[in-house]
Amino acid sequence: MSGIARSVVAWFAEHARDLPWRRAGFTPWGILVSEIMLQQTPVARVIPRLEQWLARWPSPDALAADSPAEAVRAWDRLGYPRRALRLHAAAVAMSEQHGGQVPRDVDALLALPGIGEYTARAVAAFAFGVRTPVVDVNTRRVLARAVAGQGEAGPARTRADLAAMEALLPSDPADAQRFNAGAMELGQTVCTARNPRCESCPLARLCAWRAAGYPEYDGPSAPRQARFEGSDRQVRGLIMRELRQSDTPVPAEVVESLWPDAVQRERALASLLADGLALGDPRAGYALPD
DNA sequence: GACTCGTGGGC
DNA sequence: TGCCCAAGAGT
Repeated sequence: MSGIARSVVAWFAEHARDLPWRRAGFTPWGILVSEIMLQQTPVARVIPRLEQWLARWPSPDALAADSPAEAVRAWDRLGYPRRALRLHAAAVAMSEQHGGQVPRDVDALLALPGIGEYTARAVAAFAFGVRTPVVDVNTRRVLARAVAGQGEAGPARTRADLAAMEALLPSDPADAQRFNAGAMELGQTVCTARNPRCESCPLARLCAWRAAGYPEYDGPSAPRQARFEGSDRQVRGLIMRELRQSDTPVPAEVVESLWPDAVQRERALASLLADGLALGDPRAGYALPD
């Protein structure tokens, strides 16, 4: 095992947080749901919603038997509600094509809606112990610093990122799983984007960025998020909140009252209809998808 | 590859 | 206070 992998695995054994999806007996379905919820969403906001979700829908079959509308309602304000829709669709696919089981094969997972390169590998590795590189934004930052000697990871380059992780990944599947999880944990809690705690880092003596004297990053930077205030995303969020709260179709006048700019409002509504997050028309009103 | 897609807590 | 961005995916 490489020195970096060995150090991360040893550190993780001591410092892993006690998170629900790390408990013994947590099901592959639970891990899959947690990974979808954790996409672009902080751990602290996911935990309570995850536990409610799994209590209500303890299996893919259970969710598949309910409506997309209920999934979107239960998603509540976790954000990016398309994830709820896709998770429901994934449950239907698992119910119909995988005997109600979460597939353990990376390619089968990739074929499910809402599951991309990160999530497919995370589920395979953490739910089934498959030896495969798992690379999220935290791991990318750890590798950029410790290995490449750069302060930031820059834009994601999936193939190269996976190859970089693969180069360090222990051959033993159990160690590989610990390294995958440990690298993410290290990036979240120690090797953070701002104010990294290098004095507490198990890789300090191996870190190329530290050895080089913490040079300022000069490469291409990751794209910055567009302003939220006044955006279509804000308008979509307002409309979705109204749809979630209502058991009957929301009249067009109510939608109109949510945002003054008609052009932007109609654009947001049209995008929700196109996404399948809303159904309806001006006469019947609008509702979540059945 | 660039862009879009929610929400809310931290600094 | 206002800006940052968080276990990404799809187009």
